[in-house]
Amino acid sequence: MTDTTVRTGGAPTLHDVAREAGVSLATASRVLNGSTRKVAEAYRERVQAAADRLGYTANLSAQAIARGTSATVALLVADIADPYFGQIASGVAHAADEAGLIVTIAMTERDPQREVALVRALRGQRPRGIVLAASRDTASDADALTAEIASVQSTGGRVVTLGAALPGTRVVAYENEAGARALAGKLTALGYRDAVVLAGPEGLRTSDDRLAGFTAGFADGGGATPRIVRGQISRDAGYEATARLLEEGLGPGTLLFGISDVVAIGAISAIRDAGRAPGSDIAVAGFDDIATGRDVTPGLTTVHLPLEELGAQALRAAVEDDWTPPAPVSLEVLVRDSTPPRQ
Amino acid sequence: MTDTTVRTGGAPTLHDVAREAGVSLATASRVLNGSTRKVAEAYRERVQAAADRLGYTANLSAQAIARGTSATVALLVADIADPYFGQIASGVAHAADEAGLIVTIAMTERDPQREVALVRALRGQRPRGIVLAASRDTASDADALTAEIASVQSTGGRVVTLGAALPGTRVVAYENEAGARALAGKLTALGYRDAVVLAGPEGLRTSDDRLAGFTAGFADGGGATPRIVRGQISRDAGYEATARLLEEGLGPGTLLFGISDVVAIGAISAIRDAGRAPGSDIAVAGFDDIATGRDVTPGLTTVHLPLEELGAQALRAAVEDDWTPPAPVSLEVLVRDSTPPRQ
DNA sequence: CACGCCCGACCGGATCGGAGT
DNA sequence: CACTCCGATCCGGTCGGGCGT
Repeated sequence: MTDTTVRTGGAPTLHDVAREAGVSLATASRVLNGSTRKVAEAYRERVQAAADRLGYTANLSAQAIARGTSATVALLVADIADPYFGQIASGVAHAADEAGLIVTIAMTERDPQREVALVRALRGQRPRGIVLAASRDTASDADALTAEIASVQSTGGRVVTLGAALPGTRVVAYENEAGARALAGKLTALGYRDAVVLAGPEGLRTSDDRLAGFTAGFADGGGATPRIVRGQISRDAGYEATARLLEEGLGPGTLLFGISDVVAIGAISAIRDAGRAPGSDIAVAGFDDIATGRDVTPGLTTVHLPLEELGAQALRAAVEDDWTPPAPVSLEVLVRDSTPPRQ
Repeated sequence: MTDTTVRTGGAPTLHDVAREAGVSLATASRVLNGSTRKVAEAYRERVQAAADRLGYTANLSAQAIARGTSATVALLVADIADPYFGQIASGVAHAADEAGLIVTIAMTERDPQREVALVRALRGQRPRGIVLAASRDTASDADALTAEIASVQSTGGRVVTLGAALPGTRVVAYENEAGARALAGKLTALGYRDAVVLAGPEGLRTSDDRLAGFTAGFADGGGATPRIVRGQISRDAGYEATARLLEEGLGPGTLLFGISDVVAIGAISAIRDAGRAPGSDIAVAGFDDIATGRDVTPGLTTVHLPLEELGAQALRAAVEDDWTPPAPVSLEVLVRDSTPPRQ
C-alpha cells in the first residue's frame, strides 16, 4: 500500500508527504504550512496523516530560501559564560521562543575585529535581526563595523544594539550615566569621599558612560576626583587590579567602583584574600545587579538592571515592524552591605 | 559600465557576482566557496573583485539545501542564565567557532515536554548535530524524546548528550557518582556525620547519580544516612529548601550537600540570612565548581568539573565523523572553607 | 589529450495562474 | 460561476558532464 521505497538519505520531504497522501506538492505545502488559500477538509486530513506517519518536519533552510526570509535572529555577546550576558541571552531566547524564532549565538571574546568578522559571517544566515550586546562604540574598527551593519540592513535585517547606541541601529538603551550618577550620589551621602573606579578599556561606551556619570555624581556629592584604573571587564581583571591597588596601599574607607558587577565581585575577593575587610574597610560597589551579587558577602551595592527584560526588549526591537524606541529603562540603586555608612 | 540596475530587494546573490564578473554561475561558485576543481587565476581575481565590490556573502540556507548539509549545531540547555549552562555553552560556542559552525540555542526551562518539542523544532534546521545538555533520563516523556532523537539521527544528525547518557546517542560523560562519592569521603574524613542532600527532582539522572554516590560514600565513611530534600536545581530552590530546614531546626555541624553549586550557594545565603554561620555552624558543599563558588564566603567546597572543556568535547562529538568516546573526565574534589574540619 | 569554463539538473519548498468539476 | 487542486516557475546555491581551445 504505502510506498516502501527505501528513502535514500535524509529526512522526509514535502514531496514524500505529497506522494504518500496522493496530492500535489502545492496542496501539501498549504496544509502543512500556513497559507491564505483553503484546502478541503478531506485533503487536509490525508496530508496531515501522511506527514505524521512520515514524521515530516519542514526544512527551515528551504523555507527561508523560498520565502525570502529566515526565522532566525543572531545574538552577539562578549562571552556567554559571563552572567551579565547570560541573563541577557536568557531574555532574548525567551522572547524569541515566544515569537517562534530561532536564536543563533556567537561570542566576540571582546575582540572588536572578531565582532566585525562575526557580523559578516552572521550575515550569511540572512537573519531577521542581529542583536549586538557586546559592542563598543569609539573603537578603531568602528567604520568596518558600520559597513557590515549597513550590509545587514540592506538585506532587510534589523540591527539592534543593547546598551551602547550604534549609528543607524535600533537601540535598547538604559541610563548608564544617570544610574552611575545616582549611585555616586547615594555613596557620597553615606560618607564616601575617596574612590577608585575600576573601568573598562577606553572607548567602550558602556564603561565610558558609567565612568562619566559616577565621576560627576561623586563630585556633586562632595567627593574627591576618583582615580581611574582600566582593565578588562571580567571578574579576574577586577581581582588583579584590586590586588595591585592593595599592594600599593589603599586607605580604609576607600570606595572601589567596579564598572560592572563582575569586576566588583573580583574586587571583593581580592580584598578578602589580602586580609582586609570588604565593606567596612574597603567598600565596593558595582553595576548591573547580576544574580551573584546577592550571594557574595557582603552583599554587593549596585545599580539594578532588568537584564532579562532588556534582552527581551532587544529581541522585539529586532523583529517588530512597528517599533518605537521605548523610554530607556530607568535604573534603581541597591545599597547593600558592601558600602556601609561611613561614620 | 557596471550594472546600475537598482537591486530589487535583498543581498547580492551569486548571480549578481557572476554577472558583474562576467563569468558563469558555476565558476563564481567555485572560486567563492571551496571546490576540488580549479579555476584560472585571472578568473579567480575577477570574481573576487566583483564579490568584494558587491559585498557578497553566501546565503547559508541556500548552501545548506544545495549541499544537503547545514553548518549548524543546536544546543539545548535548561536555562542559559544558569552559570552551569553558561560555561558549557561557552565551551560549545568556542569549539563551534573553530570548526566554522554556527550554534543555535534553545532553553527547555526544565520542562521535559518542552524538551521534546524543541528537539522536534530544531530538527527543522537539519543540524549537523544536537547537544542535549539539559536532559533527564527516566522521564515520563522518555519515549517521545527517544523517538525524536531517532528522527534526527535518521536525517544524518548526530545527537550527543552531556552528562546523562541517552540511549543511542554519543555521550560526553563525567563521573557524577564517583565524584560525589569522593566528595562524601573527604567530608566524612573531616568529621561530618550528619547530612542533608538538597537533590533535584527524582528521575533527573545527574541528580540521581550524585545522590547515589554521595549516599554511598557518606555511609562508607561512617556517616549517617542522609536525609533527602528534593526541589528544583536552582539558587532560589536551594535557598527556600534551606530556609525551611532551618525553621524546622538543624543542629550545628550538619552538612548540606547541594546537588549542584547553584543550589549550594542558595543554601549558604539562606543560612546567613537566618543568622547562622555557613561553614562553622552549618557546612555546605556543592558540585560543578562554577566560577561563583570562589567568590562566595566561605568559599564553596565542591567537585571540579571542566565545564567549558566538556562543552567543547560535546561539540566535537556532535560533528566529528570518527569519534571515539573519550574516557570520562575524572573529577577533583576541592575542599574550601564552607566545610571546615569538625573537631 | 589536458585543462578549465559553461550549461543544466537538482536540492526542498512557496506561490501564482490556470484548469477541472 | 464558485471552489479548490495541480503544474510550473522561482528562490540561491552546488556539482557533474560536456565541450571549446
